[in-house]
Amino acid sequence: MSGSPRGKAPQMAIRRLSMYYRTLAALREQGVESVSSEHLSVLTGSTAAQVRRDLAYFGSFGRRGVGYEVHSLQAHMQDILGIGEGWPMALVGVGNLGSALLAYDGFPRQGFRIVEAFDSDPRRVGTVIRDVVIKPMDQVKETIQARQIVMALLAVPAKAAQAVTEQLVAAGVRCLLNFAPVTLQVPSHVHLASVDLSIEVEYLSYVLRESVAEGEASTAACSDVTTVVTS
Amino acid sequence: MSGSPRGKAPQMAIRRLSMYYRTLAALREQGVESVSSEHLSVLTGSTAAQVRRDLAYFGSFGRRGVGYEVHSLQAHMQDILGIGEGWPMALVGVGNLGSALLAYDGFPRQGFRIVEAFDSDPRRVGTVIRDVVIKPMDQVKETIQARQIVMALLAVPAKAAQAVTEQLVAAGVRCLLNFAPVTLQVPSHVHLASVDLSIEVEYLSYVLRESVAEGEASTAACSDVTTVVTS
DNA sequence: CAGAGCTTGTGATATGTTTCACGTGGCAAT
DNA sequence: ATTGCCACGTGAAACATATCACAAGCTCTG
Repeated sequence: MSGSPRGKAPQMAIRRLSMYYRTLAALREQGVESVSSEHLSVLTGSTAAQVRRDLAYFGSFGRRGVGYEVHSLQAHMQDILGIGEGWPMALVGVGNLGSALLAYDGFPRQGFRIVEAFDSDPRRVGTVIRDVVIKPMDQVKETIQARQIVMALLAVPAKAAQAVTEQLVAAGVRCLLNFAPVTLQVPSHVHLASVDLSIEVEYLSYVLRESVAEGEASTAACSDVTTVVTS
Repeated sequence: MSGSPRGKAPQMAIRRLSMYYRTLAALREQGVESVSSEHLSVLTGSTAAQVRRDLAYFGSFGRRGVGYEVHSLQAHMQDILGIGEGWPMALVGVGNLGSALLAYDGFPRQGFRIVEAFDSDPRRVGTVIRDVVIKPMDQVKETIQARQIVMALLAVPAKAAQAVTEQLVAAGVRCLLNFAPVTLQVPSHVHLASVDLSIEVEYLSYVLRESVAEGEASTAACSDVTTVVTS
């Protein structure tokens, strides 16, 4: 039913599917009905061949000589990615970041919704953000099992992350999106993705230093943007 | 001076260096003085060979038969990643997410600091969060050039992202960390990293559906965790 | 209906990354 | 010293991913 994976799609291909999906949604809003791999590649910063290959992992959705029908391709992406299943999510840790996640409208727009939130701080428990009541940690297992929640967002301090993870896994969670800057240990049947701000910033720091180092001779070539303090 | 890149290190290797760095910091706090590639690989969820290869892109930092000296290796990672340069960062967009970024203590702990913040909403301009005064958008160029800021965090709504990006690039920013769910177009001399929550969640949604589909026969094997509502 | 022009889908190829396997150097103990 | 063991660093092999290049199929025109 959900597309036929001939061969296995690389992880990066899956992530690009998300971008195609989002781009297709935007195109549809603009009233565009047809799109070519070339066009999609420009909009997503990929290449035409890459787009076609990514799609080919799951089937053939276009018409030769014509391109892809926006609506239909978007529907296929939605089906493949499992958007629209309406997976309910739980959030653990309602600090600064957790609050931002609760308010993030990108989730509901893509069909995901945070339906439960937990925090260990008694002062936060009981407060309501975006129609979600913050519950104490000792209700994690009970609530998650009752609502059959399989996806959880982890926005707790690094020190608490592993312990909370084990609580969530014990409660039956199958997917974790971790925001804490730690390497979590999870059983093999639990899927883990991480958003690590430090890693991203340090990566940029690295490429910056690298480009500065090798561009020492060619600073003139960058002068159009390096307009810095010409006082 | 900053390590000698024999050959070019894959992007993923750089990201793993960040994890090694962080893990080494933790080990040092625990008073551990020496570590092997095997040990480091367990702590970071990698493999011993991978750790050694990653490090080998930049030099040889260990002693055969012994392992790595924690403090010294951490110092090398710090040098390679450019942590400690104390890059000042600018934040654009001080909504829910932006506020969380301002408060995020992982940045200062790794030597990065948000020193300027901008927002287009007049109600937010002038308010102070964590010692940072929020300035209006029309002061972006002036401020960034004056303080020679080269890294910026972009936490504005998707619709505004491209326009703000161009403003930042014109002001001389060399590195962008984008949180908006859009594909940004930047000149080739500007480095871009993105944190995209929708992509991560959709990726998890995909692997979840995939594992459910192929595990249909072997649900018994997962029954230890799938304790769900056996009513 | 034939032919031109376009764009997909896909073998084949090239590139990039990870893993393997082992030589090398270093430490400790006898 | 010599022996035994250990863990790094690295060429080479295996694997994964991206790119190329073209045959196949569609549409439109004359």
